[in-house]
Amino acid sequence: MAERLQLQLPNGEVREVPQGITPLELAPELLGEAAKDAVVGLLDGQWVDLRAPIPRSGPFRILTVRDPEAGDVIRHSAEHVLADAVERLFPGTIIDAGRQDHSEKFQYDFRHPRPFTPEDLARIEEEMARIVAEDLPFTRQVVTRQQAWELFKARGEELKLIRLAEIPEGEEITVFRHGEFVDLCRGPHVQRTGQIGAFKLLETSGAYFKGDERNEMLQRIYGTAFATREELEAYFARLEEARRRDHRRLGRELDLFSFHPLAPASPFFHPKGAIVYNELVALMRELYQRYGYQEVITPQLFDAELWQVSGHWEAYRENMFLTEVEGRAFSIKPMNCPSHCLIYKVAARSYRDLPLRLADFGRLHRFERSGVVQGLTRVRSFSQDDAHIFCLPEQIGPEIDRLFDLMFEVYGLFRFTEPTIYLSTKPEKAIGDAELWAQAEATLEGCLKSRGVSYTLNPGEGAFYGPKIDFVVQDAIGREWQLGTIQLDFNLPHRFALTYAAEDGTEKTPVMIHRAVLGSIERFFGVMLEHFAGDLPFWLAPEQVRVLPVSDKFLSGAQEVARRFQAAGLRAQVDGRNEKLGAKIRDGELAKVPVLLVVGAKELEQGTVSVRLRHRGDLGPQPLEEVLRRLGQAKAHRRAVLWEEDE
RNA sequence: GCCAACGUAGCUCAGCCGGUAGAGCAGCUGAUUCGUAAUCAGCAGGUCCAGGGUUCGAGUCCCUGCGUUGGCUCCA
Repeated sequence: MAERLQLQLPNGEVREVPQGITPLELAPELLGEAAKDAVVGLLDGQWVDLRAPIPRSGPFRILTVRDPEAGDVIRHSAEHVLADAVERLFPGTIIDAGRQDHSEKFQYDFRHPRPFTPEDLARIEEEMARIVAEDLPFTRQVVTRQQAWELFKARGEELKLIRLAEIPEGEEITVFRHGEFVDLCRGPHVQRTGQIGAFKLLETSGAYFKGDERNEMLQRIYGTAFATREELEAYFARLEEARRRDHRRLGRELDLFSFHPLAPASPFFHPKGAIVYNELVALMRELYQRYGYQEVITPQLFDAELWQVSGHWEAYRENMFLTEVEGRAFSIKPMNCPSHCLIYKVAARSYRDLPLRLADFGRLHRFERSGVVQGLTRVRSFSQDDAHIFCLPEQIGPEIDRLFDLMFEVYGLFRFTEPTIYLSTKPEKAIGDAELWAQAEATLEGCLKSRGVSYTLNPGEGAFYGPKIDFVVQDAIGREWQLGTIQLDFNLPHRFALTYAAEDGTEKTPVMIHRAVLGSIERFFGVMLEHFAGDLPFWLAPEQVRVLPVSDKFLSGAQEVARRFQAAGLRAQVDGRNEKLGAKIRDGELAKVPVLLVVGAKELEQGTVSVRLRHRGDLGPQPLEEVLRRLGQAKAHRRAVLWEEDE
């Protein structure tokens, strides 16, 4: 065992240091004056608490309050300060634990006789500010299980004793203190509370102990913290940007959809929203033509027996709307797959018929608990760009490959980032033969590899009936959304006793692939609206062109212009209101109409229209025929850019 | 479902300690005929979420329900 460690520093230098040295001891040497700002050590991408011995050789650096990555540690330490403040203000409160992911927020759960009020939060914040001003040093101590037990027993921290008991045998147990406060914690923590430069408590909520609703409910407090006030303000600016893009707000402002209390969590798409919705469906139908899908239309209501056969009755009943007529139990469909199995069974299938790709935009209803519904992203009534592919086992590979083409084509069209791909494999509770699973996982992995796409493995996260590939994209402000999914299913074909006549004349069971590209159209609508901040691409815009007469005198001329665009298949309206041009421009911009056409004496005389593009402004008068041609092309090809200069 | 906050005109919001409801925008009417992000004036618009209670009196206080929003998807 080497006596000394080799640390590669960011400047390339390799520093030899004695075993057992801590980042804090090394800081003056590495950072000089800035040592007082040190927050945490980083050894080969892993945190090393300032007060903990550096465990081994490797690339090493010390983060200071000026490194944005140090924010996680600052928030984690602010979490302890929060718990300290609560204990100071409300003696007898039992503390539970904080949050694991500190990339954005911190939180702490408490056993407290009543919920915290907004007034409590204000007081706690003041107390936290005092603790930060006291600039108390954090200390780290390795303790034995027995010492930890006695410590928290003496402090009456019952929940901590439960947490302690759950720490696996053999793991190092540490406690962190600042001032009078002590917490069972892995760390890492900042040097002193004063390094928490700016913080804010955000909200309170109830939270079940260990996230399990059979446990007692604790009181949770959320907050966030940064090294500087500027970073805290930037955080609130990001929240504000997300609010500005909120699809619920845009949906109301742009008159796209609404909700009504008498149909909770079920959207009403208004005329403009229905245009957008139908354009999304039209896109998929067009692609289905090219990718060899056949669309089907299936019932809404089924005898419960169908769901018994499919297994939904057993596994999914709490999410289904049930009803009864003539003493017979029925359910509104939550998924399309069983219908498609029934269609499969209508005829004797041969291997020559496969792959059979059945697409269905059928409306689905799923009961979502009242507390979990949210705008368009979590609804009870929706439809999907759903399809099921029935194929031979050896067709899985080529089918997946085609699906990748389809997914990438669609996401590219909406200008999302390249998707991140997750491969989820066999979970513990799985059905079907182990050999088929292995084969399916190998096939999926083979497809990913042969396409050269990188992916992340999610071991054990597959569906109970088969492994799956998920597609996650980032939107314009960096938020991640899971859209597409490809799921292999060896279960349902068996349950429905689906067969085909194989080449050798024997009867075999086909494989089923469940897949969606947009996922729920409703959810995609919401995600896309936020991604574009309401500025829909030309081909999707409910109103593509608005013609603005300079005054009433040119109204009939403007109507004639609009008719030309309508005849070319474009969605064009005239703003015929008795308003000044400036007001019509403003309203057109606020309605996010991509193309505004100004028509006055000059234009009518010359056969031109003055083109004003959203986010580009006035292009001046352009020949009417030219504008018709360019916009017609832009729509037909679903172009992102409407007006290339060099055309 | 559970915890908390919220629910006032189509929208955004004000309404103090309980004393009988207000603004801006939108709408309607009229005047103005206008050249690239708001013309002026007038009018109309309310089951203050619903139901119950306290009170001489409730938008305001209490209870119940509904809806919306944020959480409850842990892991010292």
